[in-house]
Amino acid sequence: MNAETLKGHLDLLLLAALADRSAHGYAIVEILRVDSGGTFDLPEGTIYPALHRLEHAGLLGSYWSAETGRRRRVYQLTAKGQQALAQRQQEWQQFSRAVNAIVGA
Amino acid sequence: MNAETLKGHLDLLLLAALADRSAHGYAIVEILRVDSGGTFDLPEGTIYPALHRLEHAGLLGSYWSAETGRRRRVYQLTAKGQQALAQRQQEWQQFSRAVNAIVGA
DNA sequence: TATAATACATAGTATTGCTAGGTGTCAAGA
DNA sequence: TCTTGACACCTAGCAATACTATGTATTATA
Repeated sequence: MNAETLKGHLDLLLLAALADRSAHGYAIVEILRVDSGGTFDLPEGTIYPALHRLEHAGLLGSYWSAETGRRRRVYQLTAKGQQALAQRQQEWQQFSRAVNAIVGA
Repeated sequence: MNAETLKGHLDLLLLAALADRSAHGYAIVEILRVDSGGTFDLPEGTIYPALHRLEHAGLLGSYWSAETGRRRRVYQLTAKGQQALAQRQQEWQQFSRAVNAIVGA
């Protein structure tokens, strides 16, 4: 998988991963890897700045969890994040259809 | 359509557009716009550097056409470009399936 | 005759995911 | 006990790429 392929679609993946559950960064990496059948195996240097960016944009909220001694920052969708997810999903559908129209012609 | 969405997928589109015909840059823009139903409306500052890059990489060949008084650089797939197209198509299928697995979960 | 469409080109910009390196906790095995 | 690996977070700097803005020139159209 090329490094540039993901560009512009990572936000969609993160928002979608948090659509029906809250999770911390390391767990999100696991979710994306498993649910994608191993296609997405994101390095931490990708995931953490992206989560910060989304939180800064108001699409995610977070809190520190200290259930175990290990600190975890747990992220969840905000209302704005849910709207953004819906929009990104539509954009993905449109993009995907358009690419298939070119490639599958 | 977000500016970043296309990143990493433009090469696939260009190679696919040239899969069954040769065309010059301006015409490729038209092909992509029409075949995508208007989704892809690429500015010239996107298309020309990309074509140069692909030619430099050996995936495209080109020649100047002067049928009309207007100069046109006509591009066509090389053998290497055809192989690259096949690979990019597979990568797209995999990527697309993986995203749908996350989003449509 | 002026405007728009056709057709090419490139310098500079902004965004973004990745590499590489760092800190610290916890469990398991030597 | 010590070491290794998994877990869990963070950031600075890098590389790649599509876009903006701008320029040149030809042809068709109003």
